[in-house]
Amino acid sequence: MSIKIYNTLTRQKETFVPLEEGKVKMYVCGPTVYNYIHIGNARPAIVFDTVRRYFEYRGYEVVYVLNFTDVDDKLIKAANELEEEVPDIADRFIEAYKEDVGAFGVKEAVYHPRVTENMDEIISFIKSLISKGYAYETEGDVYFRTRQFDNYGKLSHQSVDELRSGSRIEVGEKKEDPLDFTLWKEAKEGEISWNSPWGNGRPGWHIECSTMAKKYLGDTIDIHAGGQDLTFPHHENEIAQSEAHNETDFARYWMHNGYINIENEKMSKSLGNFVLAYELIKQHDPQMIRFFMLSVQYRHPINFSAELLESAKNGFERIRNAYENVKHRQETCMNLTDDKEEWLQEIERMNQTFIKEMDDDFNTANAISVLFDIAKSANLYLQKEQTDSEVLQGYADLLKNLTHVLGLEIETAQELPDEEVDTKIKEREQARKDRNFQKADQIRDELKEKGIVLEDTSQGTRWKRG
RNA sequence: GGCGGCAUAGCCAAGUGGCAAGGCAGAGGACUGCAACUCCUUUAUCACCGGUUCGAAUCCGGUUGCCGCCUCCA
Repeated sequence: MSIKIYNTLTRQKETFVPLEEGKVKMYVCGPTVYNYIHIGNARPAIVFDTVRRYFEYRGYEVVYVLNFTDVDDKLIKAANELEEEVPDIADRFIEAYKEDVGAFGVKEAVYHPRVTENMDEIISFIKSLISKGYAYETEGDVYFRTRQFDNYGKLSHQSVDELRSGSRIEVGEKKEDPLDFTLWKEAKEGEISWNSPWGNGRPGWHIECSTMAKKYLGDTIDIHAGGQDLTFPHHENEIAQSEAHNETDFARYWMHNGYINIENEKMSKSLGNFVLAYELIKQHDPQMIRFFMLSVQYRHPINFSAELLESAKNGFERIRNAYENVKHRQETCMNLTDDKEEWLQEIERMNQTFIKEMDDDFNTANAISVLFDIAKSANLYLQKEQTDSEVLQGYADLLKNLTHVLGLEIETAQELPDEEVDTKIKEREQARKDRNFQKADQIRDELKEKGIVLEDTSQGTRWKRG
């Protein structure tokens, strides 16, 4: 079995074949760090982290690179408004980014390159493009000569002429052609800048990714990923730069995630419906948010609303409950069932189904439906009067491993109840034995106010954080 | 104008030729002292019109509606 990926380049699912056996070189376009991230930024972080985790689960080594754009127009604007220096703002929001996506269970990239730390490489990349005739300098700016690159438009499937006729691109006076894009931008008075052969300035937006992908992963990489909106012009321009420069294919598989809408409307500043990740995390379990995002195929749009989050919360709770049910039963299980092989086979069958679904272009929606199947199956097993330890362990491991592949933490933080709570539970159990239900209910209500929910099972009372 | 996507139950969402997954919500039932957890039962002319086929949600043509990109944007 092999993994299939929908490749934007060819507009179809293709069997993934790595450049180097057992290794995946993956570059994901990261954030421009001028503000806190919103949930739209969180989606690619979560989606491609899941892709990475799945590759790792399937035995690949993943060299995962996620860049930070730490200098550009938006950062300079923010610096002016906040009366701070660009590097300070960048540092601050990089930390905020890591904290936010960390809450969603996103692993740290292997490399987190920053534009400002790769200035020499960027400048020499541009110099090389100029010497090859793909770029030209005009009055301190450097532009890429788009028409010079024959395959321009192969990712977004646009021809140069179509782009031009429909374009609203301003004809820059310094450009030879409206389609040409900036590689190096001359600094205005007082702006942060770097010295270059063309004077003081800063890199254009696209050149950083070409340069850093090459530096950390090589001329050709396996997977390049980002939001759907980056397809054009950002990724198209990266291809032009990199392939003109390296004279070989830039990326073999291009992956793009879909948008997030808020209450059926596009998230936009003018509508004022931006949802910042850190604010959302204050109100909701970030793990549940991740679960919610993965419940839809990554290329499809997701709508975001309080109602849908509630639905996701309940669904995720069901899976967590199943796991807790199994764990709880393990304390009192035996080794008596004679049909244990059948159950173990069932467990393995579901494991294989999960893999089959994820192999198909990371179909997390179907993978999650397998988690529900496992939950149901485990709960049914638990209805038996006698259970086998190996089967229970099989369910526990399966649920834990597969949720982990999706970056979900199934084990809720269960600090031990303090002595007072412990005593209350014992007290209540005695009351129930004495059939003093009024007292029992009173204790249960009391604990509920403290956020502790009690559940009576045939194997005794257990509790959890509500 | 160019390129592309989507339309499946009250809601969310899989399914790309063979009796329409799964979840949430609702209803009924079982278990329980009552709850909770859990289990069982229950809800679909797959936007519309043609065509291809033994057979279509799925392929082809058309219609309608919504959305994205072509400009900074995840």
